[in-house]
Amino acid sequence: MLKMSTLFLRTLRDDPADAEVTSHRLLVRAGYIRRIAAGIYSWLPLGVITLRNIENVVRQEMDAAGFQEVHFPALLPREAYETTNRWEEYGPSLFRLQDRKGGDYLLGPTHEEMFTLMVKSEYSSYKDLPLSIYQIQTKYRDEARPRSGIIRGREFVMKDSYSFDIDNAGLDVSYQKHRDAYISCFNRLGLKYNIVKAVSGAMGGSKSEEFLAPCDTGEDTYVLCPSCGYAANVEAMVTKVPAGDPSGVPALEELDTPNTPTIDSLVAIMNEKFGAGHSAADTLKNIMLVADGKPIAVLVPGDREVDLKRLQENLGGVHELRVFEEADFAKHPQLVKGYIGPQDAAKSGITVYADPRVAPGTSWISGANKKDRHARFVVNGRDFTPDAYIEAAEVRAGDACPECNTEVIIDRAIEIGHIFQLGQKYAQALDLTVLDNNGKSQVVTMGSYGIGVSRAVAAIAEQTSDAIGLNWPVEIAPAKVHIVATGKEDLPFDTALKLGEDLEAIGISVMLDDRRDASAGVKFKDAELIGNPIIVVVGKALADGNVEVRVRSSGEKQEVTLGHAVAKITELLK
RNA sequence: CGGGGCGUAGCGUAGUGGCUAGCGCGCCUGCUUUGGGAGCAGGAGACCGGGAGUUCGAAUCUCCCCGCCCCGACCA
Repeated sequence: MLKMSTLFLRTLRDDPADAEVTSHRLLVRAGYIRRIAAGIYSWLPLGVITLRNIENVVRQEMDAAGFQEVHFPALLPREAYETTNRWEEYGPSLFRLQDRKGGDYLLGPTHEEMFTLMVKSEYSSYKDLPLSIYQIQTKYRDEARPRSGIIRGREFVMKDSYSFDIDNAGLDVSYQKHRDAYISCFNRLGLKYNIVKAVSGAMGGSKSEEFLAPCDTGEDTYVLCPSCGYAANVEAMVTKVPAGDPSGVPALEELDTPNTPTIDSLVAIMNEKFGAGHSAADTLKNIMLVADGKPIAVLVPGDREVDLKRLQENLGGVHELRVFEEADFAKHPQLVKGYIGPQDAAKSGITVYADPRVAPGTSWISGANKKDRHARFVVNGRDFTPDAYIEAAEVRAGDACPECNTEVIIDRAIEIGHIFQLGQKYAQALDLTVLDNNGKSQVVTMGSYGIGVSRAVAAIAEQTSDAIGLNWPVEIAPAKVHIVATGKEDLPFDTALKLGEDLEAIGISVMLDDRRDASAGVKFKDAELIGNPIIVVVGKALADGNVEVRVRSSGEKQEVTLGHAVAKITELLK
């Protein structure tokens, strides 16, 4: 039983000045966490209990799915990360350190290598597969900008699992098992979430989905179709635009368009010279970028910006992507800034990517590759041909759902889980093979599955808290029942203690506010701030043989006789 | 790394060249109080982020450094 008279806890009356988002503010105020450095937090007793409760839900669901728990060191030698080149590739986000002999070490940001090498050293036959193993581990990433308290820290707790299969059919099964386990897990945690299509990003691999918990402070943006339920991270959103019919479009015509280096100025002069009705959506924006040192051109409709993050994810394997600077234009004199068109791209040898919105057969107003000149009736497939199509344009609310054409909505969320099919990337790099039933060596295929455990504390706090404090779901609250004893006599305190013991005897965890020197008001405020699901007040009503039972989430309160309190509480907790 | 804001007691803050750095919360002692962050009285607690400078005099002005928060870049 957590007794507040001795609990290591100090709640704060004021919001801490360095906390902005709700979860951070309340977790600090209610005494769950304290900041130690940017993105690094200490967990106080209430925080530790809450974190452990979440860990245990995750652990139980993983175990129930037949996955096995292991535990790797957080402190790792450089060698493992060299084999996959990540000592270099991971860049400044990797916490690096040296031992006394000058040997290089790192604090693990993720453990693909460790899992892969571990399986390699133990297993060598297809008969050992499938296998899924997981750990709950503290991870370290030197984030460029830690933010939002516990949501994006530099030290955080993550559950990561990996599946090992002999072939893709097996991987599909393992993936599905994880997906199912995640669903039961997040349901038990009381989180609202969407399962969203994702791009697998820097980790490589194919199929990938994210579990996103919608909330305003989330840093992920995703689209959701209100009609068919299609959901995708904006980076993975697919655009389906039908091909145009160019049959009636006149031949390409070059135009005098003095002083029109921007879309706005171009549209203005078009309306002036060729009649009203032109809009930015009729123009073709030709954005020059440098992808890992190579110049590329990206075509998007003039009324849309290029979403660099989306573009980079879809380019795949590109580490550095930036827009052209003056120096880049200087190296390519044929590119007239403000008047670039794709018509001559074939000659220049620059790869041209088109957003799907620039569909085959569509006709555009584009730059003419000469200063103060544009061209109209520029038809894709007739006057230029993109080298490839790629999702690059920004996604907007109201864009068409690729499945059913309904207008999608856009929302923000916290990423609490990510599952994806890694394929053979790591197995190949680290030479993880097993013998198949023909005695032939086969590269194992892997899946990777993460849950942000410490982040889930924040996500749940974000979704469930209200104006007066935290408000935990039953499974993860530090205690299921918060008993407040009021008054100055011994009776309410003795009664409260007895009630607490009765509850704990049947497995219901209890926090007891047995502070003699705190006023009733202080105790009520603290109980509400701390956020346990049931609050029982043992005080005034005792004169009638009653206690007051309150439900934190609804604010609903009722008096029950002392004799019925345990039954009532048990019922409310169901 | 770019832009913005900030750094004064455990927490929240006032103080923009002048006297002993002020207030609220919290903490300690005593008395009163005890169902919505109680009252009175007394008290402890601050190298004013660090360093250098300007000045008779610096929390306050200047420069450098460190740290924190927000937006962006970045982010399995």
